[in-house]
Amino acid sequence: MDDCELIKLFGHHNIRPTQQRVAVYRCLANRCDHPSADTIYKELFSQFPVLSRTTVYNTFRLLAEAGMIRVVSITPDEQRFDADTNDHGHFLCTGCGRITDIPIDGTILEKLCPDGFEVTQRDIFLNGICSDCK
Amino acid sequence: MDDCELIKLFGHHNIRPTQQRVAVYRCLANRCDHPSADTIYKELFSQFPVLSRTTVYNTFRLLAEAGMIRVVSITPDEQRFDADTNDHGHFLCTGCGRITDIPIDGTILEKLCPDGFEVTQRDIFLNGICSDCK
DNA sequence: TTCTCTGCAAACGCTTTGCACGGAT
DNA sequence: ATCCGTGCAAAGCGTTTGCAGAGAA
Repeated sequence: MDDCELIKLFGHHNIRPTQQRVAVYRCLANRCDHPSADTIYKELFSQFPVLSRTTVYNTFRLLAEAGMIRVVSITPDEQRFDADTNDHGHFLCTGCGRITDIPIDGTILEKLCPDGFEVTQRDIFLNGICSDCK
Repeated sequence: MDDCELIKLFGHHNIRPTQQRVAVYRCLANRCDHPSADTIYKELFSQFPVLSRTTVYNTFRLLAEAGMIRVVSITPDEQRFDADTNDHGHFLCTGCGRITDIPIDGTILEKLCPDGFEVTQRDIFLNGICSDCK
């Protein structure tokens, strides 16, 4: 995703595309390991020392509230983030700790909505051993 | 569940049925609101002042490791616990904060297992507005 | 005695908050 | 001049750990 597209994306959500916010979002979108705020902070800080942990937290909260990213609460101790907002599940390997995306059949998700309830978010979290750790 | 059954249940998991542990488990099992450790501590402490927060945490960890209870990580800020270990989902109402059990069709859960992965735990978390808050 | 359990206090780690500075409008 | 974003430091909060005393086996 080039800068121009990114800035438009921020614009659509009415979020000012500051240097820090764009860097945080781009860094998240380039990874598929569902990093924590601290992981992103450390990666960016090494290349881009004008950045604080607070700003990473602020940015993730802002982007999550705007629906640009999703919070993945599969790990009990920290929040992880995902730039892919399409419906999918997550698998946490208790061996290596990696979080893998799980494709979910959309029709399965439809059935999960209980009568009279309005579902705004669906999370499917699996734990176990991934194929690499077996 | 009477004391005799409860003590047997502990025995099956090789966990000594101390006063505190039995009280914590019974208190959890009597509730359907998926309480936090602190909620249980406060409820028990009022009737049973020989109890510390540490013991509640210790007990929940022990029972969860033994598979007697489940940790419900649907709330980002704290762990919630559930004495019902059968497959079911959870719905967190963003209006009232209540966590409701969601029946899940077993055949749906089977389909969630990705090829080559060994799933030991499945969590289905939904967020939204419950029928009471609409 | 020996081992386990309990519980206080302190530590820990992730996240949020207070506040002042700097930049954009 | 006003508003918004940033970042340091400190606070907050749920949870875990260290350790000593009590209790069970």
